[in-house]
Parts: sequence; C-alpha cells; structure tokens
Amino acid sequence: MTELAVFPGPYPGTRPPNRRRGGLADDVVLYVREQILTGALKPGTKIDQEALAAALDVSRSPIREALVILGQEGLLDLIPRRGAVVADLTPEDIVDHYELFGVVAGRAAAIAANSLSEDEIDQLRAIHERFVDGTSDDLSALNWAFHRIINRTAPRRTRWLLRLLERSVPADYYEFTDGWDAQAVRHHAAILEAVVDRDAEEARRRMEHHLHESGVAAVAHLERQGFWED
Amino acid sequence: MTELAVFPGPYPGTRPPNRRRGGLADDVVLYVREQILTGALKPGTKIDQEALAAALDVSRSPIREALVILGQEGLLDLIPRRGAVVADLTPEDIVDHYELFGVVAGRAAAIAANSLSEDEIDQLRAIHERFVDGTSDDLSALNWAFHRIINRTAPRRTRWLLRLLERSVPADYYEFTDGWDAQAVRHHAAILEAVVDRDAEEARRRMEHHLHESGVAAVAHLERQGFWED
DNA sequence: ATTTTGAATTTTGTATACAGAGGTCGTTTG
DNA sequence: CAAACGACCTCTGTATACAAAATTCAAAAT
Repeated sequence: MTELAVFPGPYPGTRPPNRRRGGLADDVVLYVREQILTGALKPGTKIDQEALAAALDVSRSPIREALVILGQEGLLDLIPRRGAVVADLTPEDIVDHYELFGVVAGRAAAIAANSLSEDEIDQLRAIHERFVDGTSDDLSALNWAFHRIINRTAPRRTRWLLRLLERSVPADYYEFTDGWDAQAVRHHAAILEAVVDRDAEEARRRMEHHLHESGVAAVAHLERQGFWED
Repeated sequence: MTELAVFPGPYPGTRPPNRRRGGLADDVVLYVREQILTGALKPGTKIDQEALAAALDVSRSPIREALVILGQEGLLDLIPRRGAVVADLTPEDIVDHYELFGVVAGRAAAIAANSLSEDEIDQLRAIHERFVDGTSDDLSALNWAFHRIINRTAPRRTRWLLRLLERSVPADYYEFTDGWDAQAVRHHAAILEAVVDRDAEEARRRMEHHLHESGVAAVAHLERQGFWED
C-alpha cells in the first residue's frame, strides 16, 4: 500500500509578488525537491498531481513538467500511466551519489590544478582564508565560492554534470552543522595546497576524499534528522 | 539570426499501430534526440513547438515534456519565455562527455573487479569470446552485454548516471564503423583481464582509456559525417 | 472466508483554449 | 539615414477540457 501524499502549503511568505524568472515549473521543482530531501515526503509516497496543483495553486501543466525534471534527477520514479512515486533514497544511495560527485569534481580539480592562473589561485587563497577565519556570516557562500573557482575552468560538459549532481542531493541541509565545517577547512586547505603545487593527481585524490567525507556527513546528518524513520 | 527548424516526417513506417508503452513524450524525445545527434538539427536552431507537434502529429503537451527532458540532458538550451534552442555540441563537448563517462564507468569497473562472482566473470568471458570471434550479426548487442555485466554490480545511483550519460551522446551512430570494433576488442580484452585478476585500479584505468578512445572515435566519425559543416 | 467480477470513480495522458511576453516590421522622428 | 517607437503578429506558458487507463469497492461466486 503506497502512502498518500499530503502537501504543506507553499513557502511561507514566498512568491515574490511579481517577479517570475523561470516558469512555475521551476518553483514546483524547488518545492517538491525540498519536501523530499527534508524527509517530508517519504520514499514510496505517490504524488497526486491534482493535490499538488491545488496546494501550490497552479494547474497541472507546470506540475507535470516539474515531475519530469525530478524524474530525470532520480528523485521520483515515473511509472507510465500510473504516476510519480518518491524514489527510494537509502544511505547507500547517498554515499554512492557523493562518490560520483567525487570522481567528477576530482576531474575538475585535476584540470584546475593544471589550468588555474596565478591570479585565480590568489582568489582561491583569499576565499579560503576567509573560510578558515570563520568570522564570515555566510560560510556556505564561501564554501560555494571555493568550489566555484575550481569548477569554473572545467570544460562545459563537466560543469553541466556537476550542477546536476549538486542539485539532487541534500547540501544546505547538513553543511556547517557539528564539526563538518572544521573538517571542510582542512580538506580545502589540502586541495588548495595541491593546486598551488600544480599536482593534478593529488588534487583529484583530495577532492574525491573531500566529497566522500561529505557523503558520510550527509548520511550522518540525515540519520540524526530521522530521515529514515517511519 | 537563429535558424528555423524544419522537421522531416516521423519515423518512416514506425508507430506500431496500437502499442504504446510509455507516453508520446518518449517518442518525441527519441525523435528529436536522433535529429540532433545525426546533425539534422544544427546547434542554434530554434525548436518551434507547434511545427514539431504538427510534424509528429501530437499536441504540444507531450512536446513540452520532451523538450524538458532534452533540456535536462543538455541537448537543448531552454530559455524561459523564448523557447528551446539546440545546444552547442563541439568536439570538445563530445570528448569531455566521454571523459566523464570514463570516470563513472571506471568506477563501475573497479567495483566489478572486486565484486563480480566467478559465474559472472565466466559470462563476461563468454560474451567477450563471441565478440572477438566477430561472426555474430549483432556486435553492438555483444558490446552492450559486455558493459552491462560490469555495470550491473555497481550501486544504484552509479547505474542511473551511466544510463544518463549513455543516452545523450552519439553511440549507435558511430560504433562498429572502420576499425573501431578491432580496437574495442583489444580494450575489452584488457578490461576482462584486469577483472579476472581482481585488479580494481587497473580495471578502472583501462575502462577510462576505453571510453576516452571511444570519444575520440565518436568525434572522428562525426567529423567524417560532416556534423560540423554548415 | 477468500477470490472474482464489474460498474463507479479517480487519475493520468493528451488535446485544446487563452492571456501575455517577445519578436517583427513599417513608420516616424531626430 | 539611423535610431526610436508602436501597432501587429507569433509563440510560449498556463489553464482547462476530455478520453481512456487504472483503481476502488461492493456484490457474487467458489
């Protein structure tokens, strides 16, 4: 028996009165993805298109497009003629996902070690120092900026895949809780060092390790949050 | 000035009168993807939804869902409020794509080297021998079967990503032309050997190399086909 | 009691309708 | 003559309508 989906209302106070950048489908994707990754929607739950449409006050057209996107991301299983179901997301899946993230980001890091300009390396160092410092109000932004500089020099398709892998996984939800940030600082320092040394293989290994540990942290966090309780 | 899309008719004699497995969107995806990967639709070409709908004799609903999927695959650029455009697909993109394919398939091969049962290795060997033999009428199927056995033991998310990477790139279009099959035989033999030796690192390297060379072959093939002519 | 059957209902997939953003092209104005 | 403007048309995004597959549920049969 598949559980029935019950949708909390749309983002409280969201929906900036008039600014609409993409289409409604994008909003729906963000909403449903958050519901899934925070555990509000449990694996196996069937998505009722009309209920979701009513909850977000849109028609089924943008809903369907959103479901297709989430299906492509692997967060939903789309079964023809019988709708969308929240995909299973086991600890093994999370670990595996971060491992994949690791090999791709590792490739990017290896390329960066060879191709970053001295100028860009300086930027990287500057950001890292603010990250180490820890007084910044937005560590998440600094973390993002660090990886951005590295990923920016990767070829187009690699950047595309990194964006894809980044989206379909909990990130903001666990980052910078507990001791994760201290660990991240050490990892970033090691990666930076390898980049400065222009040691592509070492940069790759350290980036893979960084992402691997991130996966472990993500699983631990989700477990603490009761993500896998019923 | 963006070029206007002109669509050849649907698959000649296709559309099995009554059997419909997925939805119409799947058909549209297949059709447009083929148009793009064969070069019938050039990068920069704008996709006219109505024209495409008319050409395939369906409504815009399945068309839009298909465009979303192809957008996720990176074959189309979806620009809000101004439609879908065939994405740029340079030789560098192809090479990069296969390189990514390589690191992911390499991970799968490393896992396979550690986890394939003796029985599965025997299957692998059997398939490879038929592949070497070359008398089979369907080398493509044998190639597919070889990789399938290796990928089958990879964790779920890795398999998901492999399927994704496999789709959004020319494959059938270039495989087994020229001397590619002879090269593939050598690569497969090397991979098989590493798997038999349970040498995960070597299996990874050889799989990466195999995919790298496949990318080179794909680019060469596309160039011969005039994919990058105007 | 469990399984089977079949109408009633729900829900998906597809088609169609409609409003507004975006593009076109000729005209006006400096 | 070039740039700016604006009426007109096109196309996208969203909503709604409709046919058919899937599910539900109660009565009948084993």
